[in-house]
Amino acid sequence: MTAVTIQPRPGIHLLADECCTTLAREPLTTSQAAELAHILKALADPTRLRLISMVAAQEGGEACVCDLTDPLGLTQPTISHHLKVLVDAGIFARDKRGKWAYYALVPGALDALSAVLSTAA
Amino acid sequence: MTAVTIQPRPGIHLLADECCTTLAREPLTTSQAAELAHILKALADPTRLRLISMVAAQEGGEACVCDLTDPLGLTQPTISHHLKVLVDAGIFARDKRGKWAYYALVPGALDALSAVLSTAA
DNA sequence: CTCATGCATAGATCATTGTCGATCTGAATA
DNA sequence: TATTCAGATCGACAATGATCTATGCATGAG
Repeated sequence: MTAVTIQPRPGIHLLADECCTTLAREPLTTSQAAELAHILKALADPTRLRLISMVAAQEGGEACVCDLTDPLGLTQPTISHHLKVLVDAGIFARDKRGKWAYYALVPGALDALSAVLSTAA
Repeated sequence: MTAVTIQPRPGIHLLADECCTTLAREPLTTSQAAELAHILKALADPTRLRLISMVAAQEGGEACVCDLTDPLGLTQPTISHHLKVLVDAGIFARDKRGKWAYYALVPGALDALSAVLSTAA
């Protein structure tokens, strides 16, 4: 690890620091590749993809853990684990209100990733 | 496994079968999530991301294994393994000419993925 | 034909990760 | 305060995966 900057959330870091990097334009540096891989790893799981699509399709664009556990047929700790991975990657935001924790897409996060993958100029 | 269609390459399958599916629009089915996760898993590795960017940035958009081994500091079998993962995911195409095997991006593969991730209508 | 070269495959090893049951924390309610 | 409920964290376990060494399989050169 060399000369680390302040670094807010990991996902935001990608969006800020490498917003203009496209995968198919120039060779990625080691750290660029590591950051991108971190975000993609968070997406590269069937359960987490379904979580994202379910939350995004929800009224108001947010859902609590209890809404997500039953439809996926997994235990509550497992769902909580996946949600944490998505939050750590900067894809989901967590908002605790009362007894419930609501998760929602971070605006622009998926679109930023989409732009990185695009080969269009 | 139910009623399997002809199914060419896995990556192409995603592009054809689910080209109009966007992650953030409606809940993904189990099999849609599994297919998308398969492609994303192939991308979610620093070495493979660098391979993609290196091949794409190469003159002619293709490179042989020998061009890719040294810059990444990994052994030849490891590079071959990563390239195979990318081919199986429909991201890379392999073209063997003489003693060399040339790898290149499948046209449209990354852009299709980019479209799936985009939240734009 | 024989040998060298470029690459793929096989098998082994070690780290990562998806999942669970059990437990802890914090908020609302009685 | 005691209880209940939503959710997070912990520890364990099995499965996956990234990497290596060793080997196999073609292709081209001599």
